[in-house]
Amino acid sequence: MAQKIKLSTIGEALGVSTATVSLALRDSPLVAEATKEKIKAHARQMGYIYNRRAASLRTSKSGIIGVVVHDIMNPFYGEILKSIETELDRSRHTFLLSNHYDNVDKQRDFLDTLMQLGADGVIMSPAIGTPIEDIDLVLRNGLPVVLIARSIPKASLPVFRGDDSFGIGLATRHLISLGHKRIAMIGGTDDTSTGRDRYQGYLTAMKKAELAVKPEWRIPGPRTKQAGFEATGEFLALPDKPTAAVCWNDLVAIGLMNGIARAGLTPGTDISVTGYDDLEEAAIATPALTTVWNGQPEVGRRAARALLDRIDGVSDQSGTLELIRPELHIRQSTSPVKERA
Amino acid sequence: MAQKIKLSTIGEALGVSTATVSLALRDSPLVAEATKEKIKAHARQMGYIYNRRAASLRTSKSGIIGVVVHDIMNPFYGEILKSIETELDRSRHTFLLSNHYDNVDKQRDFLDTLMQLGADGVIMSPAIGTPIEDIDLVLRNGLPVVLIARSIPKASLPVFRGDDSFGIGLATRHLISLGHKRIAMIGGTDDTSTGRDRYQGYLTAMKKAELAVKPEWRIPGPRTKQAGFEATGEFLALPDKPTAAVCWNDLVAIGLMNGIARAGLTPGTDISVTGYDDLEEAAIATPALTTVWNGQPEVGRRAARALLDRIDGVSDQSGTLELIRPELHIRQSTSPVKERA
DNA sequence: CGAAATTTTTAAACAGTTTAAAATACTTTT
DNA sequence: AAAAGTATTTTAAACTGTTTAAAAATTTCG
Repeated sequence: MAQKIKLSTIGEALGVSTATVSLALRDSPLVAEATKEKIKAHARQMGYIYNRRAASLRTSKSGIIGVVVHDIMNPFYGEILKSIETELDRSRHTFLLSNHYDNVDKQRDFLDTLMQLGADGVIMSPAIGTPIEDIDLVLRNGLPVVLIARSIPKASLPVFRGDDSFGIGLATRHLISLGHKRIAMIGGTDDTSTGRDRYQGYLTAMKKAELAVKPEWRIPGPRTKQAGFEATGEFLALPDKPTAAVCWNDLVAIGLMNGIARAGLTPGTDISVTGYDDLEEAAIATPALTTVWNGQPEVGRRAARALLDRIDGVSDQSGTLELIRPELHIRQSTSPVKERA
Repeated sequence: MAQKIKLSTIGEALGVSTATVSLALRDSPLVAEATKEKIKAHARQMGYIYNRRAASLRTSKSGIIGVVVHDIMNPFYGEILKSIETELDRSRHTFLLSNHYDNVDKQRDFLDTLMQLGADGVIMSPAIGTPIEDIDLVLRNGLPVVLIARSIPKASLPVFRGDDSFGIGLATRHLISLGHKRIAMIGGTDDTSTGRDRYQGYLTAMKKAELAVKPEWRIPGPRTKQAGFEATGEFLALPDKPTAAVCWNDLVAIGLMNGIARAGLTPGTDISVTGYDDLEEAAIATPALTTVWNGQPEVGRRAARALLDRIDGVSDQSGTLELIRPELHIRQSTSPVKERA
């Protein structure tokens, strides 16, 4: 490259001070219209590129927002990310993305990088077991933090997520209303608030309907298609074989349906399956998946807005929990129970 | 937050100059061992955070690497991204990610942001129709660029991608060897090099086997499950109904298989289907998908390494094309043709 | 002409890194 | 034991590009 064009390069070329150039390029009313025009034209023509690091050294605003999730390849987070992206684009912020894969150290490294870069704020779905000190350090360095999808115990932060126990209740009651009495719950673990909430929601719905629940009916596990697929064996071998399965999420449900089909049964007819999240994929699965919409676009949009408000000092750092209300979307993976009761 | 800890804060507390502190924290041999220890301990204890923007202003190295792809929610890119992430983590670089959704303006905005932030380099799968000037501007600003998955006509840049026409040939010949004579090609468009290469590869394989190809057998379209699903109607209504379909990628293939199943036919038995990429998902689809492994981890790893080499000045900016050799993975979605010929 | 308003410039941050030079310590040599 | 020479440690000043408050210069207007 040729030599770098900076404010002073332009200033010298035009015989004005760098301050004037800086002001002009940012459209300050302090500079005469004619001067502005001349400066802007010259800057464009010389191929000037604004140096954000120099500016942010002075202003301590970097325009960078960090986003940390478990895994961007998980479409649930992908859909949230998409709405965050839309919202941040609008306000000309750039986002730095990282997966933590539920590794607290990796997450801490990334938070550290954000602080070093002088990020303006963080949106995160915290790794399982995130110590409160890690978050406190970030807050003490002046970065507002908002959480999505998961809460951190004892932390007083804004959280945006779906109402899990209500949502899983919708799915469970739907199966009950179709006459199912033996319903399993596949996937998820108890080490996140979401995990506990969903299991509780399922238990509550079963109890309300006065249905017995066997502990073996819960097959915990990761939240992936692979895991759902692999759980099939255990599920089909269950004593008092359940006629339906409430799955942790759509991925697990789709994996389970694939497994069921592979075993020669027909998912949706022989065994009813519900998902959770309502990913775009749910509608085109075979059979189309009955699932609970978990408000991904809402979560992303509102979390981004909340963070921007906090960055602008419009709002404070208090710990509000905003639960998005899930909706049941009934499709073909659930049907009335087959067996003669 | 309390007041910011900077090098001079530490220096004052210990009665040494900031230069010494800077040197000590970077483990320079110019500082006595004992002094180093004392300084490091103090820095840790005071909660010092390295200010990368201040440093990079002087050193013009930011540690940021930009990555631009079509859509991170597409698992094909997701898998590449994962291996890029692994490779960059190793060298303590942070990556800034962006989707361009094949929108040249959005891509240009992002490249502009990267230059403003003083990024060290860019890995990109360029948007369709990327003008060469957009890339030249980046190069002139001193950022090395390497491409993945797609080439840019006339640009002399390093490119890492699979050998498309060879790969699609593997799939097509496999179907031919199973006795299929009427083979359709679903998905993809002619506006990318990949699109053209794959279609050509299919045509070449058919021609070599002396099989006729009807132009209607090609159903172009987006590269998503949704698109594959929606193409089913047109595919099943084709004159001289093909007995097999070579799909643009796994997503299209899975969508098509879902569509076929929805229409009451059995994919893999009634109609053979091949995918492309060999996503993790391909193995657990129903039926398990015969597909062409496209070397995602290799592409990501080598692109990242090449970029880092260029950043370090080890290697130059010349335009090498590195084709990763695809492999055919045979599973249950393909079987011998059913009809009596 | 002088006051007020408008426009431009100056100079000091911002928080680090770099490097030549100064200061100090340690060996040798006589 | 002092002087000279060498090696180690530390310092001071320059440098990165932009912003901004305050000062200075210029123009406008009554």
